[in-house]
Amino acid sequence: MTVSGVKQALTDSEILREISDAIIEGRLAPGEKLGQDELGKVFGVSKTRIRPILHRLTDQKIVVIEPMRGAFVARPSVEEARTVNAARQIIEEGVIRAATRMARPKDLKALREIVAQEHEARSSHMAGSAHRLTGEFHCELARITGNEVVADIVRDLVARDNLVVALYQRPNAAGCSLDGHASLIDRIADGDEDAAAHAMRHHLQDVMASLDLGQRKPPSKPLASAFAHLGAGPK
Amino acid sequence: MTVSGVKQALTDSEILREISDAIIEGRLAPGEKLGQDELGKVFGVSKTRIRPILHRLTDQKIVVIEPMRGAFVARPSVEEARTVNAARQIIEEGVIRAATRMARPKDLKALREIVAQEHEARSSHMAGSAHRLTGEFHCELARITGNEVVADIVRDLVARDNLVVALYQRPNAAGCSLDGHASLIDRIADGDEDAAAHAMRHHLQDVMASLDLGQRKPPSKPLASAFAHLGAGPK
DNA sequence: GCAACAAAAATCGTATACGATTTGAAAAAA
DNA sequence: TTTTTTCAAATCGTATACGATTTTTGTTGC
Repeated sequence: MTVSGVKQALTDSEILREISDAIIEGRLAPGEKLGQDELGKVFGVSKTRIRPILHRLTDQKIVVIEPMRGAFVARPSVEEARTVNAARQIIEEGVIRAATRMARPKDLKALREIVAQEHEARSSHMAGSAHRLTGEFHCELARITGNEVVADIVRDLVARDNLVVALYQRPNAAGCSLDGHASLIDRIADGDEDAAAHAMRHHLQDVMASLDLGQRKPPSKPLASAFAHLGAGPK
Repeated sequence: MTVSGVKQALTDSEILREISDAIIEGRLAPGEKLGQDELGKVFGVSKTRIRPILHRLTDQKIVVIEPMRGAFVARPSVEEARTVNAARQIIEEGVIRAATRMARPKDLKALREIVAQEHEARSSHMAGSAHRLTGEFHCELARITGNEVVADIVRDLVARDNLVVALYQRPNAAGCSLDGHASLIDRIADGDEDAAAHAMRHHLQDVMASLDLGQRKPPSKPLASAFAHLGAGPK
């Protein structure tokens, strides 16, 4: 019963995605340190391959590198939070308009399925899942356009916004955006492009308003348990 | 009179931008080989620092890496060309709507200035400049939103589209999109958001239609002269 | 007991080194 | 002459090594 686990040579992109997913899903908290040697051991490679990957994540703005100090999961400032949200209002207006024009019954079904899962996650008090699913809804919306480039852009924006939410959400986070998503689906089903666009803008504004931008949570400490599912033994 | 030139330690991001600009401005043609050692010599660093930068450009889709063969300036397929153009229609619809809502007189002036420069470049038969300015118009439009995230996204899309144009433009490239930009400005000046959005979609469709997707130009050969302005002497 | 300083440990950033793979050319066969 | 085969040169991908900087620890003084 040797450790085995990942061992069979992950590609750079796979490692990138692994770290990226860990951040998006909240298994790596904002501010957490991403040591090169440490990550290298986790994935069974040398830090020579980790470094470039960290820089790539820096381009996606979900990791920051402080010279001679190392890489950390990004902790977006209030200003950045506002900018990203504003960007989403601009970009996703185009997305929901296109989606409204192209949506087919099975697309609406997929969206409603996600909302249902969101409800389930909320009622089960699984904050992590609810978090992830909220973003997934917007990604699925982008997928309706059938355009991979658009889907990737939305995914990046959602990832950054997830960090914002992780940092600034109010302790007693009420189910803020649930009805928001449901009514978005209704507008799309109506085929009313203008109404859908309007609803999207307000939905994103609502999400922003539900945050407490006054104080961001302090950086936390531990790493490593975030990759438990990989089965890589430490040391 | 030693070589001097760049010598004073460029940062990774500066090198990245240098290569990126060279590609966008057409000094590096699609398909051109980007050797690691070669680029390292150009910038006076080891290939250890070049490699990650090439991977970052890969994420931007303006460079492709073929395993064990090296990095090349991307040569987007017809399918990718269509996808990027469709993405621009979706994204830039949101952008021009936001820009129309926010545009101030000085913004319109900046846009008209770019169109004027485009005319000048065309009449001077400076194809390269005209090319760059066409993209610059859309970037300036994005800048009107005052949102850096949006501006970066549009810049990336424009960069990819520039490669598409470089590959598929017709030999006798007529001034296709000149009036397109002028009428976009008029719609913005009117404050008619829907008309502006409609004009943008058709403008991008026109650009696409002006291409000859039947045959893409073959890969060309030489490198190195693209970075002459840096003053780095080759060996 | 706490603050300040000094030394040691850990970590980062880059260059160099080396095995693996591909490319190109030279030589041999048809 | 053309094709195939073989071998050398060039290039890529990764690990290791080493100087530079930061962080931590341990000690001293107050």
